[in-house]
Amino acid sequence: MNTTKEIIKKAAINLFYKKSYFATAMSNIALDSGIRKASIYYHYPSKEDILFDILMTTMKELTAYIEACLEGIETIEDKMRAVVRGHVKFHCDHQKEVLISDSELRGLTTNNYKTFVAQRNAYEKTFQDLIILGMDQGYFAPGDAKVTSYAILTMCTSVANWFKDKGRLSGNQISSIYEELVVTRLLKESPPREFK
Amino acid sequence: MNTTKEIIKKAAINLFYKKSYFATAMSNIALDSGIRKASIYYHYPSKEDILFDILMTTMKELTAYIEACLEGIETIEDKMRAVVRGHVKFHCDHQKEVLISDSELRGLTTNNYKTFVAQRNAYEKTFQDLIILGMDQGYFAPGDAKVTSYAILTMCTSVANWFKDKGRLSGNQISSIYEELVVTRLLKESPPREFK
DNA sequence: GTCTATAGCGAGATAGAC
DNA sequence: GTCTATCTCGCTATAGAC
Repeated sequence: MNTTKEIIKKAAINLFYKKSYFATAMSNIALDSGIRKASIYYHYPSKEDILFDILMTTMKELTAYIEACLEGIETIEDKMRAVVRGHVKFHCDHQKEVLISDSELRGLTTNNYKTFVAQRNAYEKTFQDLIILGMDQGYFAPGDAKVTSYAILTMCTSVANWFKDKGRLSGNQISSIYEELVVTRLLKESPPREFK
Repeated sequence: MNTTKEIIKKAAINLFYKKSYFATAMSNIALDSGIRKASIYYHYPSKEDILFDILMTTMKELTAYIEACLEGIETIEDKMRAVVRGHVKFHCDHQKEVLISDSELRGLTTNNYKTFVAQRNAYEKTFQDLIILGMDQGYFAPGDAKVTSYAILTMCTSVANWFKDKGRLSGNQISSIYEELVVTRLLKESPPREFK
């Protein structure tokens, strides 16, 4: 799509990422969109609505993407591998949007904040449930399931903080490394070996 | 200390944490400090200088704290355990400050930004060097040292995102869990066991 | 060292022509 | 659907009295 609304949204994503939401002015977004700032209000009722649109779209795309990754997968371990791979890949592919989703929630008023957080909690439950189930049923090593799931989720999300688009490793390569770190090492660990 | 400057700084930490740097007005800081906004300028030349003071103090305290944690520790594995414990504990004890340090760097002008990032890079090198050295010398399982160190550092830093001061687990308990997750599982892993 | 008062600016949003 | 013009507000920072 190349509608004006899409152009505005793209410009806002770039600016919110680079300058932060509050430091970005409607005039900045307008300039980068090639229109005047008053014209933005034909497409969005307010600045907050642009942010909310970005946040909700991103979270819904992420949810849909992970559901697609889980399609047809049977075992708990393979499901865990699929969600880690998918989560990391998405965070490489949509770096700017997910960083905004992580750091600009304070720009939302109460109702919008609640709506977004509900969506995010539902998404994160997929991870937590898999880890809890895997531990309960003995597929993963025992441990504090809550803390382990926070550790895994934050570690995978933070890839967006250091990933570089044209860096040494591609998103797919990083996803593979994380899949191994999380599933083989963090979750299925054996008693430690002496390496030296 | 209870000087006016300290009171201003504390108020700013709370507000930058709750509302973000750009959404916080000097009048907000003044109100919470019990003075008028003009009086702030006697103690700080600008709003950015308050932010810079918070960021640099936090990073220097963190560096000093981790150095103290390493005092007298001999082996690479024990050093790794010490820095993970220390890093996580500090991020529980200074939750607001470290979250500001993570998300408000865009409020800094170029020179201040460079100064802060140099300090942060020096700190992070302690982690990276330990992991690289441990892998090279065979104390830890082989792997991509760069990615592994990013994974560990971001995972430990993100504790500040979910830690709750009066929650189920104390900062010390979480530090212990992370020490195990990072060193025993992530770094010293054996070939995976079949749990079921 | 803190105050009142205000300068100077740019923000988000709206009105109404085209 | 985009424009120019403008309203209204609140911001950072300063001047100068006490």
